[in-house]
Amino acid sequence: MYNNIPELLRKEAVQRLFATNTFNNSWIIWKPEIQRILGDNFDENALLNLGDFLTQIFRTTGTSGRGQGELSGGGAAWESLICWYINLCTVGSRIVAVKKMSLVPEPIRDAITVNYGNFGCNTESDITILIFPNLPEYTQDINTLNIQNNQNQELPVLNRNGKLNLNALNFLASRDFQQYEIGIIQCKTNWNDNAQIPMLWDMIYSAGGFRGRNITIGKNGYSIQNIHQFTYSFVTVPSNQNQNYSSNQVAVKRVTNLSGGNYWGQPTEQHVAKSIKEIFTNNFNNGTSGIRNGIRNAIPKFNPNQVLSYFDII
DNA sequence: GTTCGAGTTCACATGCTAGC
DNA sequence: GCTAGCATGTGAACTCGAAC
Repeated sequence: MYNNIPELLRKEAVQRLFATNTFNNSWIIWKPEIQRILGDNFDENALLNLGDFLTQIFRTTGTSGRGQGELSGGGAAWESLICWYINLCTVGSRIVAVKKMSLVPEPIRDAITVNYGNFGCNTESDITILIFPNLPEYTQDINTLNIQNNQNQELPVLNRNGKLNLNALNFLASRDFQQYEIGIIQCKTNWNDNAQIPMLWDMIYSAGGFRGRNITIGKNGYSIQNIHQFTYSFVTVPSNQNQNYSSNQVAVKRVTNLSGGNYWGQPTEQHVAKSIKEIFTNNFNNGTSGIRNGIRNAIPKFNPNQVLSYFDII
């Protein structure tokens, strides 16, 4: 059940989070706090509701004043925590969150590239959500798969290191491109200064570019216009001090109409921001037959030496 | 062809000031 | 009171050449 292509990609994505010093150092503090919030014998609801506490968890690693050391790592740590949480809640589904662009299949990377004249801009994707098609190649055990390219040559699912062969993934993404769904998540720890960034990128993606100004989206024949669904979301802590947000504030208005919505790591506040736990039903519902069922089945596998122990939650 | 290390580039958030 | 914009040092990713 956890030996198919989406699960192999999820494992690689999460393991790469733990490979960075920023996340590893934070995790030493976050893990006991997460375990304290979950309590003993937690269930699927407790795990899903972690989304209401991610701000609280993130702030346990905050320091007073403004240390340059924390400054750089802060944003990366928040992205990593969101990526870890989304993968935790979508385990067993066809939804995978990837922080490293190098793990995103090339056709998907091409599709979300914004071209400014001859310059292929950075796609401004902090986290890329892949919702794989509901096809046997993405749901069956890899040992039962026989993937062949257009020249009838077999493409192994694993490379010689035992990890997911990205060439096979690139081929499948190209072949089934129109059945993929993509979600881009823009993560920012502070809200006020950075709300313009997701607002403007969402405008460009929603407009499909501005051909009169030679601004286009996609390359190599891949475009988000041709995939099944595309969403752009904003997820913030927020880290701004002593700030009471209301629906009339500019920072709130700027992200209100994003195609994927705006979220934060605390309980939903009407007309301001939703809890990150709502993103699954809002944007990624097609990738799962029930988010709670998936988590419930996975809980025993989070134990040490089990197949999902890489989440390091127990 | 592979691995390693040095150098380079980019993205990151807060506290503050200026302007309205 | 609200908003925009700036300066700042560090971590991670990336590039490239040297060594094997």
